[in-house]
Amino acid sequence: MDKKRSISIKEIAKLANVSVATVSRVINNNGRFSEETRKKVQDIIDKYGYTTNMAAKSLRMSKSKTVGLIVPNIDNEWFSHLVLEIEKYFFEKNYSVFICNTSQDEQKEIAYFKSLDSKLVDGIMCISGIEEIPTDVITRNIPIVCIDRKPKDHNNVYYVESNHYSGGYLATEELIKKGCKKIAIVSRNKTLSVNKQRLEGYRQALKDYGLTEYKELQILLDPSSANYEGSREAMNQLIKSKIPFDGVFATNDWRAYGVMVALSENHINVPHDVKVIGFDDISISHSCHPSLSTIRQDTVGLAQKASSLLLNLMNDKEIQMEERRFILPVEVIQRDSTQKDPE
Amino acid sequence: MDKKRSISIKEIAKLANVSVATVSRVINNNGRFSEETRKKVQDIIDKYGYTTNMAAKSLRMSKSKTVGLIVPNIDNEWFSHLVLEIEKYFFEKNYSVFICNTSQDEQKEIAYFKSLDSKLVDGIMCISGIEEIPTDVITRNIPIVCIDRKPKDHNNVYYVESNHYSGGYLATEELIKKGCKKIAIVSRNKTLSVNKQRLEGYRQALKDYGLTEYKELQILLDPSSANYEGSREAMNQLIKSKIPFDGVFATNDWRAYGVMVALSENHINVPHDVKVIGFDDISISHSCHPSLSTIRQDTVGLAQKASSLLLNLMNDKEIQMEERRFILPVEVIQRDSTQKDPE
DNA sequence: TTGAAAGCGCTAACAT
DNA sequence: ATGTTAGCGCTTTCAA
Repeated sequence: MDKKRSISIKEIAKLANVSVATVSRVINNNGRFSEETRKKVQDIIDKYGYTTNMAAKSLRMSKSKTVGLIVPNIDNEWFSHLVLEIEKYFFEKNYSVFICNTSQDEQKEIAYFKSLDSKLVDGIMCISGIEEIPTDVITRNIPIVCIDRKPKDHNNVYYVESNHYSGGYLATEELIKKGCKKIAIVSRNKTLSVNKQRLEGYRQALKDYGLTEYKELQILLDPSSANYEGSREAMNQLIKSKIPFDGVFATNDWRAYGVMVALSENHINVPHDVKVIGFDDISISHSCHPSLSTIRQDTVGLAQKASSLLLNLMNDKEIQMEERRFILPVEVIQRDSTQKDPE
Repeated sequence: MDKKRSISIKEIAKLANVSVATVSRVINNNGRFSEETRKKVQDIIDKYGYTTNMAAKSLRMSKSKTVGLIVPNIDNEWFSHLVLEIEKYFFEKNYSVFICNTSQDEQKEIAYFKSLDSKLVDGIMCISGIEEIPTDVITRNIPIVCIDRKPKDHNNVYYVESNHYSGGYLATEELIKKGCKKIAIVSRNKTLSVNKQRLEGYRQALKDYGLTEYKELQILLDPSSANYEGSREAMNQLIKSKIPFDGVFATNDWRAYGVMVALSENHINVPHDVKVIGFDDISISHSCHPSLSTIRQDTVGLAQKASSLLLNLMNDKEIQMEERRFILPVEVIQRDSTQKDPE
């Protein structure tokens, strides 16, 4: 590779016989230059392939055209979808995104916040995770937007989320409408508000339809085993215990899939004997057999709403008070796993 | 949030009654200061919560402690695993990673290279994608490491990959050993070297075992339909066509899963009537039913090898010529989909 | 319409 | 062991 050194504004200025100020104006199209000089400068830029040194620009302007994105696990289809949409949005607006994978590690999250701060990001987006955002390590006054994460109150923190309560309600209602009377829930046992809200929706639906709430049908898995394997095992346990049930609401699709596999292993037919519904509508839900009914979150909507909010905040747009918080609706996706038996 | 303005070295110097040079030395632990001044300076740093302004540092040093990561689709478990490992590696070394999702769009890739260049990244990692790397838009002399992407020759470009040829061979051999005679392949029709190599391995295995190569059993899907849906449809086509076959090698797990679903829809039993093997060992392969045999790539090995190589290059370590290219072995994971019938 | 010059925060060469 | 100073590449104020 030929060592084509990058050219600076100063050098362009010399080559074009103008001052650096003029070159800067041309580059940023800030007016106050003649068409003639514009052309002269532009020719040299094209010829030498000038690219802005963003470090210098950032230093000077205290803006970096960069945002930080905190995500628990990119290695999770639901999160990676979201990340993809956010990244796409900001790419179009000429921003770069630092994707920071915390693996749910609080120390790592704090370290990332420090790093983002020191790299002068113009704003931060947080997906999911705990309430506490380590705002105290941020030394600058930058906006923070959360998705599916209800932050403790701070001036500069905003949030956008799906209506998880409604999702829990709708999921349960779907099972009820298809004839289930004894509905189990398989969720993750943590104070993560998202799961709590889904559980609340489930309970309210039971109440509204006059069904009994069986505590022994509320399976709250440890964070470490709240995955496919864990819920498959838990479901096997439940089946062994002989406690009767005819419907399962799993609070994400992988857990739901674990449930379905466990049922299948025990020769319990879905949807005939037991109906199942999941949450998130990731690819496993429509590709498994029988296909899995689920609650679809508006991924694109969430990503766009959150991104545009952050962008506006970074550009000091006035944000109405009622825009500090957004809750997007979710919808039931009916598939085979909640199909009603023919009468 | 209180507007805690970030403090600069200059201010620290004033507060500690020392020069900026001394403060800088303390911060970077560059020696030539007394324990006494170290303490004095450190106290102020702790008290005011100083954080380095990385834009300034980058500008001064022409190094940013940042790497760019080009990836086709983060929204793909195999890639996201890889990204996760790479990110983890660099986080530990105090580097930040710009994850750039190209969606296989060449223009986007070029735009990203420009942006990374202008943000002074110290190195670039490319996952998969086409041979051509737009090195010409890079104005600085930074190293580039590729994973699963055989780049056109350049001085500063290195690569690490799995042995895809061997993978194709082993997959086919596994089917042959379990008794298959007429083996179909479902792959992606593109000049992507990865798929080409897997196909070559398949052909060589057939040859070595004296099996006929049926052109009509080589299903090369369009890039746009080389996914779960596409291969499910293609397999349905093949079944309808009545061309006999007793084994299928699908060049990734989602395609393999599509094949299995199509077979199941046509009441063809796996592994009794037809055996199936995939590639990548993503979660669907061990959680589907019957579980899917597959070829496992050494994700962690790939990520670490590539990352440490890039790190060494960024720090101007001498790299031996034979280290410019790495090929990691793959292994067969035997599961139910290639189980032999009891005699 | 253009230029001169200051300064963003930092490092490092050189001086002491 | 410590200080002085130049300069990385850029924007912007002020002056012309």
